[in-house]
Amino acid sequence: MEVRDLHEWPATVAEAEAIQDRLRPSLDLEEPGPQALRTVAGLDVSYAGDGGGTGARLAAAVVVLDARTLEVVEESVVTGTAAFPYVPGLFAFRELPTLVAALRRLTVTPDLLVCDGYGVAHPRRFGLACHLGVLTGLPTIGVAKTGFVGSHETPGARRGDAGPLVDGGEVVGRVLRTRDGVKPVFVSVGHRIDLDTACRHVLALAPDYRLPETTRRADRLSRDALAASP
DNA sequence: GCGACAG
DNA sequence: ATCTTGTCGC
Repeated sequence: MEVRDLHEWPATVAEAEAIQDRLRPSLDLEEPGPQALRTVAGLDVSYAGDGGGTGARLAAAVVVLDARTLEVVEESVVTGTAAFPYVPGLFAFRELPTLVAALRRLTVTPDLLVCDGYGVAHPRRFGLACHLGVLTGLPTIGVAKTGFVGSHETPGARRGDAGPLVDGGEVVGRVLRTRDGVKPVFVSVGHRIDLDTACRHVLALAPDYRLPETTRRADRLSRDALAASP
């Protein structure tokens, strides 16, 4: 599929923040988004060694599923190196080049991208899911496993129970329980979809486990690719 | 000022 | 993210 060029790459924290600020106006946060999905892609990255700096070896995976059956339609995985040190809020710059390379190898264009991390629930309202949305033009959402920005009440204990994630006085996401009695996930929109629709899709994608099947498949693929590569 | 801090 | 043993539960 087509993905916009990354163009200039930041060398400093200030440059990376400036890029986020410059791209943010391109976000479409008005569309309700796709109500019915034919295909949906999950993205994830695994690392080897060096936990925080630039240059760590990594594998970026994209797995496209049939949204109805959750069966694999296509897989793409690319190995590379971390393109930026880990800095909370700039996490996307670490793995964006390799993720984009994996997306470009796709022969099908998914109806939705499910990213590992956050969308607008971000210090500058431009997390990984937003960045990938602007680069691909596709609807994107972020599903994170732990908190980052914002505060929330503990949602009910049953699957489907949820509550707002609030930051700076605005609702930036939703804390959503995907399994009875299991720690909830943090859902935020990235591009071209609304929060209700995003949460509906997350629940449909996670019938048996805490995380969406898209994320679980991409996680396994990236992990296996990393272990199999020199 | 001191922590906390997506992966 | 990754480093890691045992352990509780279906």
